[in-house]
Amino acid sequence: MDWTSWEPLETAHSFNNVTLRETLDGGQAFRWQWIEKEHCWEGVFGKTVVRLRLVKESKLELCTPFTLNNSALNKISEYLGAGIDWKAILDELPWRSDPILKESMEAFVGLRILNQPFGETLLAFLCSATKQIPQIKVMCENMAQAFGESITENHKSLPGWKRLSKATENELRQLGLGFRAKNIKKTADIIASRPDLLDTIELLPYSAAKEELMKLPGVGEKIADCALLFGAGKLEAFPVDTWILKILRNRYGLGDWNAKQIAQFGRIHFGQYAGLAQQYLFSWERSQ
DNA sequence: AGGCAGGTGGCCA
DNA sequence: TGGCCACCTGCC
Repeated sequence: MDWTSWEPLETAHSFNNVTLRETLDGGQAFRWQWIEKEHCWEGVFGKTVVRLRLVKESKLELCTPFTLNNSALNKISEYLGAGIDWKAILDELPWRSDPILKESMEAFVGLRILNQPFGETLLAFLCSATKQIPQIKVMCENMAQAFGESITENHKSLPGWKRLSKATENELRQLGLGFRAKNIKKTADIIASRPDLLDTIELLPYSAAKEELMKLPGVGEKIADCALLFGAGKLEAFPVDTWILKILRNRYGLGDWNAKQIAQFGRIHFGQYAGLAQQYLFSWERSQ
């Protein structure tokens, strides 16, 4: 397969090797793999296939299997949040008064939140219940292989909800989805019957969007927040998973707080960009 | 071998 | 509301 030559991709602030990996393959997205031979990351989102690498420590470069036109470049830039002023947003986080947050931000300089296609972000996180990242990646790959559309000779997209609604629960179970198959099937049926539903939800303000998402079977607070944070650019979403529970209980002295209380603390303490703070803490906690 | 894993929904007090 | 448990499956 032919790829274009490597081209620079300008972004407002820089990744390093650790934070590029952490951003692409640290639990926000599940379709990136390290290509050792080429020393780059290869990923699929929507109908886009792209390779990324860092040169001279922090310069980001990309190439694609097709002609790299402006449309493709725009999609990749948007996916990576290249136009967002992350420096200004980071400055709004309460790191001045929060040494734990400050330490995690210093440990992961360049970490950012992806802006993935909304529908497939929801799908990936419907797979995430009580699963580790490598297993979620397997489920996504299985769904792409079984029901996705071919993009290149060796790349397939994740299936759309319409296609998923045509699959049976049993077919989905055979992809290793387990009890998640029932939720995915039921959610697919709802979305397929209301083709504008996800587009509408994505445009709503955070709270209303979350409320609507949680009406879908299998979507609780955590999965709704992940879909909105990683797939709709809603940086105030503060997903509380076992890792966040652990770090806030152990390091913020909230030992006897439950998930709901922790979520409320997070929104108040970290503010309008709580989701970004969450990602730093999440990466930091997982590295310990 | 048994328990646990980026949760959710249902049931019970 | 708040706590407990089943739910698929694979891996340590």
